[in-house]
Amino acid sequence: MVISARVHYACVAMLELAIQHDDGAPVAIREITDRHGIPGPFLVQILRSLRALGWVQSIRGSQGGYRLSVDPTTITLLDIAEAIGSQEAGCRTEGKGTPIATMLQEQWDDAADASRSILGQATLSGLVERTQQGDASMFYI
Amino acid sequence: MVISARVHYACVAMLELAIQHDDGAPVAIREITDRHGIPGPFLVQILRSLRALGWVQSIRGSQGGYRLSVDPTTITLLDIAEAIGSQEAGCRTEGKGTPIATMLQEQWDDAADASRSILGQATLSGLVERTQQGDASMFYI
DNA sequence: AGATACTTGACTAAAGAGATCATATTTATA
DNA sequence: TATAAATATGATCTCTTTAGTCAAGTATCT
Repeated sequence: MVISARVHYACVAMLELAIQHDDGAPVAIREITDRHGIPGPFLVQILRSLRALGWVQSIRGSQGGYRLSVDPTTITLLDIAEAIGSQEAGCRTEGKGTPIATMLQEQWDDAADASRSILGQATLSGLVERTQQGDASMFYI
Repeated sequence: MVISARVHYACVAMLELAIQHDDGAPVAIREITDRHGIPGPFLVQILRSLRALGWVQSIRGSQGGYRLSVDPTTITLLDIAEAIGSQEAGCRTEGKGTPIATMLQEQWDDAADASRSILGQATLSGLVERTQQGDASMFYI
């Protein structure tokens, strides 16, 4: 479960789109890159991947941008990390199937599963709710 | 928590030394590389790091080899992974401290902590016991 | 003396991460 | 119908890390 910049940016983008999911207007790349300091052309690449997954929809031309095309309650950070991140989440042992290697592999798998379990519970909609509550609480301090 | 080949090999080596910890005789590199198919010079590199940490002791000359120089009940896979693996376990966000980025970072940290928690419970002695029980059970089938 | 085994430092090849660029193409709107 | 605002696409590039290699040296047992 390696969280690369690519994965992180993909999650940021999905969350931004989830926040504005109810608005009809699409969100321009510029809006996201400006807000988060993400290199523009890099985010373009990432959004292409997200579109290929069918998770976002692009609208070309003036006033164009991106829109979430899935239900934000069904997508988790785990989904994004596994789809965008490098394949092979675990560690390839490959050597020989010695008892030690086998048992170690189980430990690596257990550790990876523990991470996955956390990220698999974090839905886009859940996180959006959290950020908005977090924002609101700032006014009460 | 990236488990590279380097970390995996380091754990294999530490476990091999832990198994033969009670014997007086040191373990030769060849013994470990032959058993696990690890590239010899690579394991040498790794053992150097382990020695620098004070976890193993080397005996030069004929009949030489390596010996564990710490109590195997006190070292966990987490210790090895963090010492041998690349520094910076988590994900550096760096961008801007937007609410979304901050909250995402918390999720990455939570996920990493979950992994660390698993690996932090796996002591060398505990794992040695497990492998030996695993081996023993093969005779009962 | 000779075989065995560790020591040390430098070096290399391949892969992945993180972009960056130039050149289309599409569409709203003035 | 221009034109500006956006996305589309494919190629390319640099840097770092990972994994592994090599050569020459030193210590110790028998």
